[in-house]
Amino acid sequence: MNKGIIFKQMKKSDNFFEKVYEVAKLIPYGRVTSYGAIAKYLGAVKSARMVGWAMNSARFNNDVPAHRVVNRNGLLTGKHHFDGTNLMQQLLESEGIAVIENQIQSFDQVFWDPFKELSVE
DNA sequence: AGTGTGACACTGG
DNA sequence: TCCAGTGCCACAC
Repeated sequence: MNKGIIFKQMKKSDNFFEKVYEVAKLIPYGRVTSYGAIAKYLGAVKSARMVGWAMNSARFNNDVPAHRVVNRNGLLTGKHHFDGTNLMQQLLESEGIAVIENQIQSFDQVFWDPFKELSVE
């Protein structure tokens, strides 16, 4: 992944990315969700990987709490992409989310489902 | 225009 | 139940 994939200039966020950001921003404090959940909400569960890719750019955007997004297992697979090795975990713990060995504890309880929450809204 | 890659998810053995 | 392989869409080069 190195090879300087860096985004020179984020250009205009494509609609897909934009949606991902929107959903990510909607994640309430102390809650987390999965890439698949977001992807599914966007109607492209198959593009779950893309969500992660979008997050890659999102981490440069303070408006998007990328640390609240993990894989469906509740594992902080993306922590390695953060500046600090445990920065992501620190942020989550700051929100009251217990994280051990990159694994969110009580994931079911802190899990935030876009469909359920946004649907009721 | 084509190829490679990716912070995932799912199915099969 | 756990490990390995495959699929999938969109973006970057």
